[in-house]
Amino acid sequence: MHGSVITTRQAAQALGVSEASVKRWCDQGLLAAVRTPGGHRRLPVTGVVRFVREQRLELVRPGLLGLPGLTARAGQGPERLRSVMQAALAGADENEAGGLLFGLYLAGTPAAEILDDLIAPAFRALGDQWAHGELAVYEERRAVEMCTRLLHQLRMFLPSPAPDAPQAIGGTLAGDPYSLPTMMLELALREVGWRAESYGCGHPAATLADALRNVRPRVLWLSVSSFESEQQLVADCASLYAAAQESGAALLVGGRMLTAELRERIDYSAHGDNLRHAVTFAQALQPPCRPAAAAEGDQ
Amino acid sequence: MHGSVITTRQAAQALGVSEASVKRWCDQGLLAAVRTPGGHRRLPVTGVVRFVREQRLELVRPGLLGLPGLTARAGQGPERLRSVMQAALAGADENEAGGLLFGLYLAGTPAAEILDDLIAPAFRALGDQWAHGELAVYEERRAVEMCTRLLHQLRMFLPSPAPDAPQAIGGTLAGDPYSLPTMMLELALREVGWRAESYGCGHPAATLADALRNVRPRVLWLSVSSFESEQQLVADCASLYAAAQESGAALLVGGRMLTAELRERIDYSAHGDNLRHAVTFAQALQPPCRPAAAAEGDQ
DNA sequence: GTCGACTCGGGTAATTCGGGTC
DNA sequence: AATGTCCGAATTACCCGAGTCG
Repeated sequence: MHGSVITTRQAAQALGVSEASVKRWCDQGLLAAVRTPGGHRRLPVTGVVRFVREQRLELVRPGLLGLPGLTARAGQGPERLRSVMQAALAGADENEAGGLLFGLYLAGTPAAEILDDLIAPAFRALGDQWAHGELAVYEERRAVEMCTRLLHQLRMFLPSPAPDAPQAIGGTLAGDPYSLPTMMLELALREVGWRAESYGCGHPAATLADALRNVRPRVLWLSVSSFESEQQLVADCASLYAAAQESGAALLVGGRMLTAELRERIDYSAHGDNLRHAVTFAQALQPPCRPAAAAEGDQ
Repeated sequence: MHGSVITTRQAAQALGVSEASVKRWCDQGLLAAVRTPGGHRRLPVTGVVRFVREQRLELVRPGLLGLPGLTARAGQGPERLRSVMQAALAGADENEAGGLLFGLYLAGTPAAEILDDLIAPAFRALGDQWAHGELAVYEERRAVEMCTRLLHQLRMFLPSPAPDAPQAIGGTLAGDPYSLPTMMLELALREVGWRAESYGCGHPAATLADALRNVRPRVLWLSVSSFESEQQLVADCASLYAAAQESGAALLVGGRMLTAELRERIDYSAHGDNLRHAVTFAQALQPPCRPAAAAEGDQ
């Protein structure tokens, strides 16, 4: 998979069509392509992936694009998909998990939806398994590592945010080592054109206030999957809400530990039960700012 | 300053074409090139950039061919490279950092060497900056996130381990949230053909013992970048060493918190001051087992 | 000066181009 | 209207012994 550009033949084989079709689609501007000095077309894989999503085509041989073998799961219900993903994560089957994830993404499912309805529930189920002594800690950690890799791969397929897109930053507070939720929010916001950047885990509130002052994002998000002291959490949110107000940012909070009664004691601009809610809020806050540059290439 | 010049191979990999094409384009005058006394072509980076713009070619590794890396590596010493990387990490300049990282990798530098001599020192320097109040916590966390993405990208470039390659697993113990070192060891071992898998951070010793029994790796590594109780660490290592013995695995320990006097109190099969040491030990333990599958498109 | 890794050149095989047609 | 196939010409990729680089 070295290299992000492929030839017309590779693209044709990946898509399961003739080279002539690929060439025509390129010439019609449907498929992004660059030319070698000798006139041969070279297609960035990111462009091919976008094309597949937009046109609802099927990837016959995803391996040619550096993607895991996709398992076509057209008819399966979400419940079934979740349990397949759960099994793949628990069993460290990266191909299966990746095939499922990218299969859905290529089929046109919004990333936020995949994360909300597939990944998050799968990890909740793993948590339940652990609570019942059916899953070892190392298995859960291993699943997290694997999922992190897959989400980073997914991130590379999302269009790069426009330089003038609204910015959002966020992470977790000290005592909360759960990196997946904040990474997932980053992906969900980037998908809709935000310049979103997760700053990772374990931030003292004061440093996020510094970040607000220095980076001046439009939104600061806080993912709360665990905390050491309820009191500390409430205090941190209060100070961050104040800092956000001062710098003209919105404070977006969410996470499985933010129970209703806890939220009553917390200041925030908005709360998101899931990624869809969070994305909706961000969209409302800022005019669409649609698509983000067509720009190929990752970074 | 003899400026930034690259070889035909570097240019070919950056452009995603064969070396033959680069040579041909040079001979056609499309690509600027100078000759060494012996007749080898050397391409100024500026010329490659101009060529890319004129021909509308796309860089395979955008940031990768982004050049700061290639420029930097031309004449500069390792000290200078480290400070460039440090600045890129602190300033959240992913293109710059990626260009440096992949530029060196494409130039043939072993991953273990890049990680030992570039990444690790850069983070040590960031740690010093933080200690002197010159770097905010959020900047350090942001750098870690960025570096994690880049290392995952690098991981995809490494050949997939052969299914029958010796296996190694590892991670950090509870109280140690530093994920980069263990991820780096994973990369270093994979580079030399091991089926290495980092299980991430925060493992109770008992779960790693479970992993030893269930996964039965040839090596278990422990990365120690911080700990809560020295006593606990010593006890954990003792129990893990025993478990490793029992399952026929070697216990490999390392990390910046493993001082000499601490090591005296710890049982282990080998200690690695850096990745090179760790790799050397693994290689000694197990016959080369070189190749690793080519892993391209399947079927 | 030795040595491994890289590059040179040139020839050959494999692809891709564009256009026309089915 | 859209796709797949066929064609000669042009472009790119692969190969390999000799020489160069570091």
